[in-house]
Amino acid sequence: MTLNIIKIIQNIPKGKVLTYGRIAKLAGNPRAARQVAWTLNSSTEKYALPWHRVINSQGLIALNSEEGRNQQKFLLMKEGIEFVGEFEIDLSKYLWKINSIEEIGNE
DNA sequence: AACCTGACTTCGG
DNA sequence: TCCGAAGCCAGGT
Repeated sequence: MTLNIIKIIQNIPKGKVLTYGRIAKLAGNPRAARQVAWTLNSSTEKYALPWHRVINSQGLIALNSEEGRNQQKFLLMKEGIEFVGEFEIDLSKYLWKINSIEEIGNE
């Protein structure tokens, strides 16, 4: 479960993003969005996860601290993602299109 | 060891 | 539509 979450995040392509809900759904539990957030906190360093490619369902950066938000925005812009608001991006453009975790299996 | 908390979402009223 | 409550689960208190 947790490993699925990590696996998914690790495979998000550069320049694309995924929402907590999507990840949770792909990992098996549509309601485990919170766990996704928690996993990012605890495993980002261990697995070198591209944490900045994970945002909330509204296309907004979900961090609490302002420094964190700026950091994430900076990293995303560096990958070519444009912001439509201060901390908002167009999901229809940048959301990673993946239907199931099976699509990652060929790793 | 029980209880609280969190980078969230979804569901029911 | 909008708001409160539940669901998920591991680490910290």
